Amino acid sequence: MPTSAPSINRFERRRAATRQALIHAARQILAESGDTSVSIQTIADRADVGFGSFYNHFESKAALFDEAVLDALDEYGRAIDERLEGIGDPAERVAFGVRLSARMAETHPEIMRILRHRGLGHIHSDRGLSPRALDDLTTGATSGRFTVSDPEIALSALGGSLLGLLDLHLTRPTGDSDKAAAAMAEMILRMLGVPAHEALDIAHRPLPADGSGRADPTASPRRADLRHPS
Amino acid sequence: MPTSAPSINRFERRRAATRQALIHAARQILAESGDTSVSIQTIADRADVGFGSFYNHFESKAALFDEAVLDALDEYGRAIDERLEGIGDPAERVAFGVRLSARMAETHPEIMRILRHRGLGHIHSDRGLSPRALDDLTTGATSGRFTVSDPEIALSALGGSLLGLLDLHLTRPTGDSDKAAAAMAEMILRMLGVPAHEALDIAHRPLPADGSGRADPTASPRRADLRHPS
DNA sequence: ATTATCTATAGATCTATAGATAATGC
DNA sequence: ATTATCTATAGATCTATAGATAATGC
Repeated sequence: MPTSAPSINRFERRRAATRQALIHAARQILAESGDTSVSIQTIADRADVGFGSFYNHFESKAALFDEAVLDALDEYGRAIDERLEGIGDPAERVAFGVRLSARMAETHPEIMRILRHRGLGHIHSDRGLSPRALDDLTTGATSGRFTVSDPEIALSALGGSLLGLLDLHLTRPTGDSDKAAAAMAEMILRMLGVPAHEALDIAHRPLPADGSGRADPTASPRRADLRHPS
Repeated sequence: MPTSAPSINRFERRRAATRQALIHAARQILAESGDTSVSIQTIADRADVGFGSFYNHFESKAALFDEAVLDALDEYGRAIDERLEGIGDPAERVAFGVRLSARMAETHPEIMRILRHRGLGHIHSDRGLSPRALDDLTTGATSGRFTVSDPEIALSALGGSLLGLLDLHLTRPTGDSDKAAAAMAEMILRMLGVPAHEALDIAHRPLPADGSGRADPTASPRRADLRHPS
């Protein structure tokens, strides 16, 4: 699973694999307990990597965990991009983004549990859902679709609300999570100035299907342009 | 500054003082870096308390930091209670609560910086703003002031939005924070189903003054009943 | 007499590095 | 020849406790 450019030679691939193994172990730990006080030895064992190798890749434990969060955010962003491809209406994009994120608590539990522990510091990040949502909020504010004075403030509310919903869902084994997500999406649309009846409608539209026959979202852009409404 | 019942005798008072010194030091650390990997020795030094005394009061570092967060939440809750005393309209209470919380980033920086690091796990807590907000949301939903299907979900959005605003304010030295808080309050009211024009009005009403000539909020309840609207 | 505090320390980690080993590039 | 990995370990913490000291209760 190459994150960016495939490595030139076997050396670099092996190096990248070690690095990824460490990040993967860190992600597991972040998702499970969120307790970053585990020893580097424990992390290396979990990654099935020699202890000393750690320092070939990261300066400190904190640096690894920070990288691991970014790694999860990037995967999150790619997953959302894939699903929202070809959807133009900012209101629909925001509502789907919220509901798809709630779904990901089941389909991508590791990512969402990491956000539960570490998400608060990344609401205004340039990784993950935030930059995409900020785009939609800005577009919507400009076009008049949304009534929003400052997209950054709207992003604070959107991102925070989503984390709150996630916390609710992950800590209390409560009722129907799809229903809860739709209710949240509806509230967020109203917050953004979408008329109440329309917010209700949009928040209950069928979610877009997983758009890919294949699993690599970076390799196949523009696939869904056919579905573009205009 | 006794948190609950004043201690019976000097022994208990001294014991309570040591405990409070440790909590106070932990609160400082949580507010400054949020890095809980500091040694117990460092914490004890900061509290000006003998190292061994730590174990008279807490089982572990994590237990102390958890207590410190609760301590800050309680102070937060008391501060908000004091300011909202006598205000009956749930919409007004919610809007004021949001704006007052934003103000507290200046007036009570320690509390709000702690929330910035640790708030996400306490959106549905029974300490701090959350239980008060949940009351208002439930009252408003029942009376028809709000259009909200599930108060817990509304609380997720309210609490999360507030943390998002706090993060925005504390990490980016951005523009007018009162203005931002009013914009956030307005959005939240719309989210709760308050008509847009009314949300705008309520979110810009003058904040209630600090109601106390004296500083002990626990000792003087019901002071502001005079201002009760009805 | 009782209880909390403090100082000192044993034992258990934990980090960072040095040096040996293994794999690949050229 | 080069580079990353691994093993082993020195030195630096760090935690938890034992025992001495100080303060208060009765």
